[in-house]
Amino acid sequence: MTKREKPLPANSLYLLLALLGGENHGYALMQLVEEQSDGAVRMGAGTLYGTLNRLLAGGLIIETTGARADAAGERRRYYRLTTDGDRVARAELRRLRSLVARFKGIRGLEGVGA
Amino acid sequence: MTKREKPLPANSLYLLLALLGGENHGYALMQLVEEQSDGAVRMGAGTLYGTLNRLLAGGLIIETTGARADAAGERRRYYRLTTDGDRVARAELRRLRSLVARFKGIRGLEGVGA
DNA sequence: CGCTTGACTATCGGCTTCCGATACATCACA
DNA sequence: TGTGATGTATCGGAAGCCGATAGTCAAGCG
Repeated sequence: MTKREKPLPANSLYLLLALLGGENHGYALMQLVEEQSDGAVRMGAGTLYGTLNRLLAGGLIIETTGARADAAGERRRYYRLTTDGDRVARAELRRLRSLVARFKGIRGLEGVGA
Repeated sequence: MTKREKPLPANSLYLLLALLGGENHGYALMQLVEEQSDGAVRMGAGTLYGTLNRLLAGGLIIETTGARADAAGERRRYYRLTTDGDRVARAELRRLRSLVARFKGIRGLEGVGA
């Protein structure tokens, strides 16, 4: 058990992280990712939907059929994290956190962002 | 100008980060990366040398010819960050740091690692 | 009304990156 | 002398990335 999980591809992680804030649709996710990375990560449509489908196939997210999806003429497709996806997202975040912490002594990090 | 830099592939980043601690050789880097990621990132030889070569080609690291490399019968090859590599590594670290900070309110992060 | 522009989802093709397998040499230890 | 760790290196296929392209719908505009 506790099958060894291989690290998520970078873009999958960004998407999962963006979904930690609640369900959302593809286009918004694309923008959210860019925003959360201070504009550094620009996910094009190809990457977005490809990754979304992989995530879907891996059971880390699901498409939500209720709630927001009922507004008139909605063509948006909303996604949210599954229990598994949520777990993975948090685990990755923890890992990132601990990685960053490991380098907190390095100088030259104060320039930007905080 | 400051030419738009596309985000580093994950493994390139790990290698750069490992080299922030000072010059080192391939095999040690491989272990260091695993250690620094809490065992999550296991870089095989294929990934290691492929990435190293890409980094070399991109001018982010160079092979050092002096110092440690003179011990008798050394087959190790040492690498260190170039000025550029150092800059990139720190920038990425900053980005990561700010990304992590953005999620500091999320609960469920206290379980492991610290 | 016809045009353009922006929001939105989607696919295809090709390039980059990843990574397991494999290989081979040296050294240490039993 | 054989087994396991250290150490570098390559190959081939799989996975991931991403720009270009395309189509739909709504809104704004002359």
